[in-house]
Amino acid sequence: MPATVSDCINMLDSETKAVETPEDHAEELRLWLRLLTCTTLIEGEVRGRLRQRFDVTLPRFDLMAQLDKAPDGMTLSDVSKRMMVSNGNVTGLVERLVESGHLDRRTSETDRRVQVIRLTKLGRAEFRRMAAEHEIWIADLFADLTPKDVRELMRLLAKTKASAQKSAGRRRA
Amino acid sequence: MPATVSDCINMLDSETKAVETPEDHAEELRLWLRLLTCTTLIEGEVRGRLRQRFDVTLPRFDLMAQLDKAPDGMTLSDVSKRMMVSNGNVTGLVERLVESGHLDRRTSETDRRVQVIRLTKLGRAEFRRMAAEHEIWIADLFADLTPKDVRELMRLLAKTKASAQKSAGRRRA
DNA sequence: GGGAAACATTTTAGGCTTAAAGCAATTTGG
DNA sequence: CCAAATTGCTTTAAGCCTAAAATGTTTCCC
Repeated sequence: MPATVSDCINMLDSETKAVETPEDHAEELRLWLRLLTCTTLIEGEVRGRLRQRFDVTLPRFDLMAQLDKAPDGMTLSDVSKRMMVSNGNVTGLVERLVESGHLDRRTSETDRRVQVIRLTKLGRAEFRRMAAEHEIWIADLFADLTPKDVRELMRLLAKTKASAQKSAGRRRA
Repeated sequence: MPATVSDCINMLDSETKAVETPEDHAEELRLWLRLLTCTTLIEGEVRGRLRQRFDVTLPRFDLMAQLDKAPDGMTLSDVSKRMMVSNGNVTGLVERLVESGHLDRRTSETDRRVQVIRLTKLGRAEFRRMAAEHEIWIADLFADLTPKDVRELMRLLAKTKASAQKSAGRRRA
């Protein structure tokens, strides 16, 4: 409990500081740009290798990766949440992968709104083949990081994710 | 030049090690997924806020951010390299931003292949207004990180970027 | 039971993005 | 000097992606 009027003023100050005395957020901004650069760089590299080696796009690969972890299949909503993309996006992606024979899609017996998708035999075989190489590419891209670096990055990124989720929640609230 | 057959075999071994004795790259894979999750999360949040508050897309904002740092303008190639996107992408983006009055575009006097683009007065004013809020959003998204966390992340991401660039170079070579 | 709300998915309209091919201007090497 | 390579940009074709509206289905609750 604040003891004096001056204490109260100090508290107010600290809470509204960002508005009244615009702080220096340059460090966070630089961090965000660096994070984005790293991701874009690696993503572009992986995209190119997938295209050259297997003539497959990254979104297709990502979708198959989700399904590979779910032998009993997933609903489109599940996929959409996991991949953090819109529903409509998944609809189109699935459409093309069913067309090419990599996915199997059926309406749920118990809920006719729901579509359940699975990898076909072909889809699973092709994914496994691609995933094996993909894993090596990733290891190579991160090759200069020590195991300690990796652990530390994991920890800090987990903290970053939590912070961002909290902030996103604050906005939606 | 390898001197013996055994040297050759050793070279082969070291080059194909990952295939012959499959190493555990699960940690790197997890790290990559976490990196991607963080970026996607923050990027989506920023995209949504830009749309809601200013009815502007993220790529447009990014392009304007590049130009704001270059009062004398940039060529399309420069922009394309900085933003790490394809040339054709920039062409379309610039087209729309010229159309909306945010960018000024002129052919270089000295090299008629080159297009130089600049922010217009309107473009600069709007960008500055957006950037001020954007900076606060970013600070808020990273709010739970201590200054030490930020420094450490900067360091590790710099190392990651260097590692990835080296790996990308190896492939192109 | 029946209407309202919630849910899963698709559709729509518009924009973003890429790789590859094409065009024009410039630079380079013989 | 001039042909060949390079450079800067645009075009093309295809696919990715989003937000918002639309459709059909199920659940909730009175």
